[in-house]
This record gives sequence, C-alpha cells and structure tokens, in this order.
Amino acid sequence: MTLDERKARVLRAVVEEYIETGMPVGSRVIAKRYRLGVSPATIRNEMADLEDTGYLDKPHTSSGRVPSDRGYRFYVDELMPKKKLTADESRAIESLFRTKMRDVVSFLREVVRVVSETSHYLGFVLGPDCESVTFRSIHILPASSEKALLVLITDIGFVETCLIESDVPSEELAGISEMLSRNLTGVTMDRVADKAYSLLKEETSRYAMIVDQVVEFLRSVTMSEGERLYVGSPVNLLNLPEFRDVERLKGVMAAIESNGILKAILTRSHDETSPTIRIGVENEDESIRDISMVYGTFSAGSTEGKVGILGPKRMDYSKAVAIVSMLEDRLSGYFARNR
Amino acid sequence: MTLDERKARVLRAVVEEYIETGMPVGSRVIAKRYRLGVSPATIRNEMADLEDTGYLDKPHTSSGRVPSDRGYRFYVDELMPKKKLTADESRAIESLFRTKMRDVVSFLREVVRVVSETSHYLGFVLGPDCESVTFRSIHILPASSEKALLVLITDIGFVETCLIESDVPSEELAGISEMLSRNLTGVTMDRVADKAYSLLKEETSRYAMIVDQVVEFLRSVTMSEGERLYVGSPVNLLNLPEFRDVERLKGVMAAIESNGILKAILTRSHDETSPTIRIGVENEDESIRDISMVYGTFSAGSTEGKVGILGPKRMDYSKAVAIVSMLEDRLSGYFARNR
DNA sequence: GGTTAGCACTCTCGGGAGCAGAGTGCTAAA
DNA sequence: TTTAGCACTCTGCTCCCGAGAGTGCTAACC
Repeated sequence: MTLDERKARVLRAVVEEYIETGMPVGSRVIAKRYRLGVSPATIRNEMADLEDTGYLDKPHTSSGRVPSDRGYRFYVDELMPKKKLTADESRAIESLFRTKMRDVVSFLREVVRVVSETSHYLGFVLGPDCESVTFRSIHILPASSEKALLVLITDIGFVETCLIESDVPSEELAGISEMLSRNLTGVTMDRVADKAYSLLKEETSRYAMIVDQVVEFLRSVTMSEGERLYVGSPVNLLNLPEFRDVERLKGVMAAIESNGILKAILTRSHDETSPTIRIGVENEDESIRDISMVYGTFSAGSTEGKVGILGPKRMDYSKAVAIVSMLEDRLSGYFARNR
Repeated sequence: MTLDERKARVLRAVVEEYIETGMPVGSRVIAKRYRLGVSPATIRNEMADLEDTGYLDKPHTSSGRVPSDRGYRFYVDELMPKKKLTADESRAIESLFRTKMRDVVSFLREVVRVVSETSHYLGFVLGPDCESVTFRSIHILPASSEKALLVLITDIGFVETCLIESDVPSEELAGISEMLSRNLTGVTMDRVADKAYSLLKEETSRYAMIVDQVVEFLRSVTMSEGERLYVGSPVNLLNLPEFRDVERLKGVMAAIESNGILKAILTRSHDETSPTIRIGVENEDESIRDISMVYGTFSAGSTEGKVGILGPKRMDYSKAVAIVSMLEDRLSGYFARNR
C-alpha cells in the first residue's frame, strides 16, 4: 500500500494540480510545471500504474488523470504539506475571539461565517449537546406588570431566555429561582425539566401560572436540538466548477438543510486523529458522496462540539486542516475561559 | 393608461399562464385554456397591441409573449385576484404563533423559514431598529465566582445577554442594576450606552471592572445593526428555471448577502399601500433588477419591522401578497402581546 | 532495464448544417 | 370586426466534422 518515491511525487503533483485547476491533468503539464526531471512519456507510465492501483481515474479514455478518492486519501495521509495560514486568514479567525460576543449563538454563527469566508467553502459548527451540558442556575426576573423573564445559564455559559406571563410578586419569583438553582445545579440538561417539575409540583396550586411555563421552557431548551447545527452560506460553492450543475448543488443543499444528516454523521463520529477528513465515498450518507469534509472537535466544559468545512473533493485540504486545527484550539480555549 | 375589457383579459391570461409555466405563451394556448370566446388570430392581434403599448415582450421575433415589467405592474394593480391561503399554508403560519418562542431572534429566524417554505421563494425579515426601541431594564446576575451575566430587556421584549468578568458581590450587582434600570427606562437604545456611562462614571473607581463591560455591552447591542436582517435559505430558488444559470443566482445571492443593499431598500421605503410590490426595474438596486419583492410592515412597540418575499418576476404575486398580509397582521399582534 | 521519442488512436469540444416545431404577422375572406 | 390560411422566422435538437489534447504502445536509446 506504499508507493515508490517517484510515483508518490507524480501523485502529489496530479492532486495539487487538479486541486488548483479543476481540470484533468495530463503528463505534459506535470513534466513542465513540477520538475521531476523526467519526460512526459515516463510520467505517462507512472500515471498508468497509479491508475491500475486505483490512485487515479480517467474521466474518459483519453484525457488527463483525476485523483480517485483513494488518491486523495493517500495524498492527505502521506503527501500533503502542512500549510500555514496567511496573516490575513489568521487575523480573520483571531478577530472572532477579540471582540466580545454577546451570546453563544451569535458567536457560533459568526464562527461559521468566518470559516466559510476564509476557506472559501462551506463552514459549519455543531454546538455542544444537551445530554452533557449541565444546569448552573435559573433566574426569574420581573419584566413588566404581567411578564417575567426566565434566564437559564448552563455550565458552559450558554444562556437561554424566555418571556412568560406572570403576576407573581418579584420576591416570590426570586424565592422560586433560588430554590430551583440550589437544587438543580449540576443536573444534565436533558433531565432538568422533569426534575424541576417534581420540585415545583407542590407549589403548583400557588403559582400554577408560572410553574407550567417554567417547565415548558426547560423542556423546550432540551428539545432544541435542531438549533445546534449552524451552517454557513453556500455562495462560495457557486463559484466552483463542480457545482455549475444546479442539480448537484441542490442535492448537497438539500442534504445539509435536512439537518438530520450532517448532525448524525458528526455526533456519531468519535474519531482518531485530530482534524477528521472524509473524502467522497468515505461519507456514510449517499447524498454527500461526491463532496469532502474536514472537521474537528473542540471541548466545551464537560462536553464537546464540532467545527468543520464542507467542500468539493478537490478541496484545498491542507488549508482546510489548518483552519480547522486552529479553531479546535481557539474554541476550546474560548469555552474554557467563559465557563 | 387603461385597457379595454378584452385586452385586459388577454394580459391577465398571459401573465397567469407565464407565472405558472415559465415559458413564453402563444396565442393558441390562451385561446384554448382561457375561454375568451375568440380565435387565436384575434388573440394575436390583441397581443400585438399589448406589445406595442409595452405590456408584453417577445424574447425573439417569433415566439410567444412574456409579460414586461409594466405588464406585471398592471396585473398586480388591476387584474390580480385576491388569493386566499390554503388551509395548509395558514396552518403553517399560525403554528409560528402557537408554540412559544424562547427569544425574538430565534422567533424571527423561524418566521423567515416558514415564509420561505410556504411561498417557495426566499423569505426575509428586517427586525425593528434600535433608534426607536427603548430600554426597559437591565439585570446583572452572578453567574459564577468570577462571572456575571448581563441581561437587557427592551420595550418590545427583545432580550440580550452577555457574560462578563466580575468579582463584585451579588448585592452590589443588584444595586447597580436597580439604579440603572430606574434611570434608563424609556431611553432609546441608541443613547442608552452613553447615558449609562455618565450614570456610572462616579462609581468607576469602585467597580471599574464591570462598568466598562456594561457600557461596552450596551454599545454593542446598539451597534448590532447587522443582525437585524434575517434571510431564508435560497434552496427554493434553485428549483426555478430562471435560476438555472448559476451566474444569475450568484448575483442575487451576493446582493442579498452583502446585507447593506436589502436593508437600505427596506429602511428607506415608507410606502403607501400595505404590501409593497417591487417588480424588476422598479428596484433601485442594479443587482436585483431582474427579480421582484413583496414586503410589508409590522409594528413592534414604538417602531416597526418588515417582512417579505424575494422571488422571480414571474412570481405568484397573489399568494405572496396573501402571505405577507397575514404576517403583517400576526406579527404586529405578536409584538403587541409580548411587550 | 529504465527512459524517451514517435506515432496512431481515442475522446471531447465547438462550430456549422439541417430539420421539426412553435408561433407570429399579414392578407383576404366571412 | 373576426377568422382562416399561409408564408415566414426563430429556436432547439441532432448529426457531423475537424481541431486539439492526451493517451498507450512500440521501438530506439543510454
């Protein structure tokens, strides 16, 4: 499963050339642009071998070669150089952490925007999951004569709020919140609503109005799994020749938007090496078999989230890895600081 | 500028047929499908007249007619039937208001989603603007030993939160928030940060740490103009024949995403009739001259927001108007209830 | 034996040519 | 005023051809 020196250099040249141009690459270009010191004919022989062993494909009998999924895989595993981000790119990413974000949701949206922008592909973030996030405290604040504001804070600094109807006097609201906070601290979010209900059920008669609303709020926070996934804008994909065909774009978009698919993949994966790379067929799901993704994990308190990039198979893996690695690091730091 | 009875019927038939099929429509189809009681030849004469007066266009010398922007305009002004939403459509919209939303931002995002879905075009919402939203109250809650949570509530029920560093004891935090709330209530959001600063500057020495952060938070809330515009996913547009050409889609997407454009149009417009319809060239901005938009205004407290639909010129205006009208109404109601 | 030049072969892509189909405009008759 | 008829126009499709790019193979070369 290993390749001799020269074959490896040819494969690398083909992959990099193809990543850059998007057009099948011929022996001529390789010989000219990548100084391997041999003639096109020799390159042709090597390419034929690489095709036999499955590292390269031919779109048709007689046009240049294109890396196969296996070829990309070998490239990212063995040949790919470690690219550094340009000053501009790292500045764009760092700026995320310099300006204070008001809440985690807008922060993660902003992360997605920056990832899409610097990678020129499609960025996404999967937020930490509820099952391992725990309750820290709840506050019930009087908001007007008939309204109160519920404010929930979790251990990783997520804040959720909700306006409810309430005519309960503010001292009693404070009492309830204090009691809930005291008893629920450390409980995981998926169990918090039930636990709150049992704590509050004796009070039901006195504060019936707000008890239901508080429990419903806690439940809805847990349920809002759907909102964990943030995906960037697909404008960048429109510039890629592989998405000239609207149908293909539609397929990918549908898959991503259907939301379940990407999330399932990301939550299922407990991966080995730091940024995970999924190339074409390596993706479980049919609908994204002709694109690639690069994603990594960041830790947020007791749990973790994912950040990644979706792009064509001929994506600039090296840069994608650099971006994802940097974000894994910075995001973990961010959540550690903001606990 | 008026049309005789039969010309009007022909124009209406052409517009509706074109909206439905997206293909240039010929005299034959009109005669067959729309019982006007005359032959294709007569229709042809009428169509020729309509072309002379600028209501119809011909893509090329000898193919069917297509409505011109002026034709669409006449159609929406004079000919368009008032469509009712189907049961499914109104149910989808009503469901927005039945399930309790946790915060205004996710609520508006959800509105955008539903609008896109029921219209099959691209929905958008422009939230109320800061200059006319006023401050209601602020709370500074202890969140952990070195953190505090700022919670800001505005008169229309918008809630913004932010975690800050703080080692100030909770009683004093309560004192500060109480003082701020008392003095700032009713102040418009664009002036609140400065006012807060002058209120707090005497305390600067004692609570230097948090004073700056509070002021910065208030300032950033005002600044977050950029987040006021919510735009749906453009997947629906991919299904339209007019966006088969990727370039066109790219143009529109870029214009929308650049954010300033759409917002400028919406904030500038103080329109006459309830749902405003902008057809093709009627749009000020070059980049959206070949699409149409239908949007309306909803009131939120002392200020207002916009909700609308972006689609091809041959969009189903009648349905778009129905959707927008319904939302103008419901959203105004929603913000009135949730003050 | 590995490397290279040469050459025949294959396949795509772009530009006509030709043809069916759809639709028009005009004319003349009802 | 309406309509039938007909010549005309323009598109879209298919087929065909030639140019160009690239390959695989063979035979010569170092």
